Amino acid sequence: MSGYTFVVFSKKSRNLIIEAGELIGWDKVNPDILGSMLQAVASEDKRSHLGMHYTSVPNIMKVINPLFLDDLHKEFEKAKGNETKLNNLLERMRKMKFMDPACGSGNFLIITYKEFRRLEMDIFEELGKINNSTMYVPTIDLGQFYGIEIENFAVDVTRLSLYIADHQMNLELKRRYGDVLRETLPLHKVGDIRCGNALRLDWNEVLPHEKDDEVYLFGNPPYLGYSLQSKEQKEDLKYVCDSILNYRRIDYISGWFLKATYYINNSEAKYAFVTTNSINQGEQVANLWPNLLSKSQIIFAYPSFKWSNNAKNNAGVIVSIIGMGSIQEIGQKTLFYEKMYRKVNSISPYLAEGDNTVVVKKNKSISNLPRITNGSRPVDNGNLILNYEELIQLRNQIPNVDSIVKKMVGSREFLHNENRYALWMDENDYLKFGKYSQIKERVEKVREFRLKNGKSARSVAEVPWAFFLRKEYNNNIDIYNNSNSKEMLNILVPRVSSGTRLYMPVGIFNENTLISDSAMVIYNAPFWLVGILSSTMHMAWLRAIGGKLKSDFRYSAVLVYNTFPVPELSTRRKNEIEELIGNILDIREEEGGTLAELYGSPLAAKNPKPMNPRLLEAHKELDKVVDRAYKSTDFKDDNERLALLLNMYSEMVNKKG
DNA sequence: TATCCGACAATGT
DNA sequence: ACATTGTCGGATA
Repeated sequence: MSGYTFVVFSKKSRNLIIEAGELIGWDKVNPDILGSMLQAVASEDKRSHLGMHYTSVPNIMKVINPLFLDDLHKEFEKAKGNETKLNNLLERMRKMKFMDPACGSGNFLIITYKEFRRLEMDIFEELGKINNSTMYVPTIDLGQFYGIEIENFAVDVTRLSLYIADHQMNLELKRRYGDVLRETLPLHKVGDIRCGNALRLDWNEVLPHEKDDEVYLFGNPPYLGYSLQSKEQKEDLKYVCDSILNYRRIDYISGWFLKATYYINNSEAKYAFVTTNSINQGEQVANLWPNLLSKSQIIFAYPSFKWSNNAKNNAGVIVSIIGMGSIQEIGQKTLFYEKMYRKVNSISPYLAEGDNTVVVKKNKSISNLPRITNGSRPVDNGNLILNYEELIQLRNQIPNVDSIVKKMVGSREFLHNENRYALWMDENDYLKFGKYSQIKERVEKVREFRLKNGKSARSVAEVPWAFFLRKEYNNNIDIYNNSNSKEMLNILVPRVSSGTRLYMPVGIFNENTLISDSAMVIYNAPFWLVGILSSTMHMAWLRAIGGKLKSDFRYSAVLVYNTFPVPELSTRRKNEIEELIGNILDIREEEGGTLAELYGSPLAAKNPKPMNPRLLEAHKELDKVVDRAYKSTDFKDDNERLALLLNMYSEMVNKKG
């Protein structure tokens, strides 16, 4: 292993690479392994981890198969037995060009090169059957392969790996055809593997192309959420986005999508990337996709799946694969899933069947639902929060401490029946209770913590006895269109909850409970709204439109709740819904256990736990009634629900202007 | 190590 | 003033 490392770090010139190759034996080196080994070396080198995630071969195939390989294989099948067609196909392949604008150590380029050489050999074999010749000289050339990479030495690795791949294919050719082979040496020219910042370089200068050229871009560019981007990276995005608003709130990979779309605009070129799935969820969709879809369109996609490769430290990230082509292209598009695929007329930016509709944040519900708000947020480094034991202790030490303590419920407490409490004081309370050292110490720690923090936390450092953000029942009493409702209550919606559930548990609570910012609250709401929020209709919307935390649900007021279309509900239907959601709440109590237990994890990849069957039945009953409010016949699946909701959304938003 | 929520900084309106 | 998101982060089974 150290021998390989030596090769890369110390032999850069062409002659030395050849020497090294002969030394270690070209045919013994697997470029995939070489690549992944060098990745490991790279991550030990602390200069940069960005763009250095090694893409597994199956994932590379998911990119290049639909992008161009499937089509070539199909052409080949059609050309079999026809010399002219076979030669035409070869001619076409020789003209194709490829660029990975974040090539790392060149995995995509290597795999593509090998696939090309193999297909070329298959074509030779077919031609041999027709004209009995065995004199075929391969013409697929390393010069057709281009790349951009920011790490100096990764560029060297890419070049070296391409040479090795070339040599391996020459040996494979020899095995198949005996004497006929192409010599590896002297080395053939590799296309431009450029060292530089892909978001700053002009891609047309690296790989110039004409309108009708068959050029394909692919790769796995780096992902980085906006809050983790460096100043330079933000500047990169600003440079690429130009006049586009909100460049500050998109993932770093968006820069590659934008540049690639500009590159293929008005040409036959296409591109496909492995990407973080967060660019197709939540607020990023509205920030990024209208700009892409005005100049290009999605031609295929693999919606969210878990990233994996054979490296030790698998990145914990959910990815998608998206293929893009020119806006003029007609014909069906393909949505790939784990074990099947679906042909559709168009793919929406949420990576489901649908048009280009993008859901934009709204400050008020488009369906006139009562206002939803985040819970209260401490920013206290845990110092204002008490567990049960700490509360008991304080009760023993401080008289009347309960007057400054509230029961606090967030997502975890709600889903797992846990108990937590918070110190909830105003200035007068602190004047009274600050004389107790137990309280004073906690409050001082809050002050210190906030002072060390960023601007917004510092601004409340001098009121350390209070939560950073206080939300109270009294502040939220509004008059809404709830005159038909029998009952008014407060609804709790967990802000983060497992994506392995069929339904996101929603609950009700009394006004003395403090809701923490890990949950959301609708104060003073009609009971039927609990039913609407618990329905599969709403889940379909949440799944598609909401942001995610890894693969879990992340509820958002402005993006999910305020944009959710609800049709006019008759009093009779509201009553029906209230009866059925009442039934669900009863069953939860009767069956016992926590909500996490009751709802299980039926969609988990490993060890799925079933949902309580009685509860599931009750939810299905509710779904029937809610579904009817939207459509008079049954829905085939969630895709159909989403399509209807998006249509409704567009109509409602347009009508409001 | 797969699962499942938590909390804070940066950023926007 | 207040909401949103993370090649996030930590706890737990």
